[in-house]
Amino acid sequence: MDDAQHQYVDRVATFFTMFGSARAWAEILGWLMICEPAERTQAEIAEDLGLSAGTVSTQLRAHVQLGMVEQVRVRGDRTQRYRLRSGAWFEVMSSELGRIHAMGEIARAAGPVLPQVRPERVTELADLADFFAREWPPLLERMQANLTKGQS
Amino acid sequence: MDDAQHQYVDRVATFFTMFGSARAWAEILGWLMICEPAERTQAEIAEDLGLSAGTVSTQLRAHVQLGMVEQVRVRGDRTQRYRLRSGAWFEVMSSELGRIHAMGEIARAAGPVLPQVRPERVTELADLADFFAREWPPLLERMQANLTKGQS
DNA sequence: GCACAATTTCAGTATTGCCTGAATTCATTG
DNA sequence: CAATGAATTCAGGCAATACTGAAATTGTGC
Repeated sequence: MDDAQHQYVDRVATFFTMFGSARAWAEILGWLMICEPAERTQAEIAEDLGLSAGTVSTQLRAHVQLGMVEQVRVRGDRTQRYRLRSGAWFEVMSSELGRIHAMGEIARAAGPVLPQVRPERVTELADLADFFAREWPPLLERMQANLTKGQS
Repeated sequence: MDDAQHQYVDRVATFFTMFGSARAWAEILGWLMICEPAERTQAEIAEDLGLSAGTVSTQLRAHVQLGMVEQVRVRGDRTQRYRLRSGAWFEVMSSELGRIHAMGEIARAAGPVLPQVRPERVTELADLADFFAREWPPLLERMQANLTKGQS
């Protein structure tokens, strides 16, 4: 891991940390974006980034559960390898749909306490959630079409 | 503030807390969505939610800076009043564009360390950011058209 | 089934960041 | 300009969480 790589990992980590993610989580993400080879063991990641084995285990699991990272099994080698999933970023955008629905739920749950004055404080949120619930799936389709076209 | 209102504030607070926001920040947001009248002073919010004056001051400023809440000056009254901005939720979606550009920057900044193998780990992010940078503005326009239509 | 290495778990420690409460500053009215 | 009340600031306490390091567990290959 040379200076430029270290710098880049730091930049990515700083960026994602701004949104509340753990430092180690973000560093692992940044490193998996640029490391070579793309597949790495937990021990290597720990060594490369100067993190403890425990931290790598925990944060790597978080990445796997989010669908950003996948495990690669190599025959004849007992070590598990991890790498950034192809389509990882797309996955993140797809999962946004769940949060959109949750927003709609929140807005609808306000029924019993809907204010007399300026009820749009709540209804605007409901409209927004409905709008995105409608628009998001076709947007994802266009996005996928756009990406597959670009990689040719 | 009756039981049902308290319950709703708690629900909203729990939801936004999941994304890393401070509890007080989220409670204030939930309360401003349903309180009557819609305009409230810092002292009232502190009293209603059982928060200290300092906390309300700090978190309310955060809301104002994000564009979610606006200050209302009432003539002949020295107390400032605060309320949820009309179009507050729309504002949040608009500001997303800034984060999209930041993502693109991150992807482009990888130039010097672009991996030989599986470079799509980085380029997919760049494509994604470019796609959303293109799609977001028209989406916002459709969204605004949709909302104004609904409120008639 | 055994041995070995990788991974996970977990108790303890460090750190971060929220919240409070009191002192200070600011703004408005008389 | 003085008085009054609201808003802000900030040091300190506290709770939540990230990280470490070592022990326990798991899973391969021989």
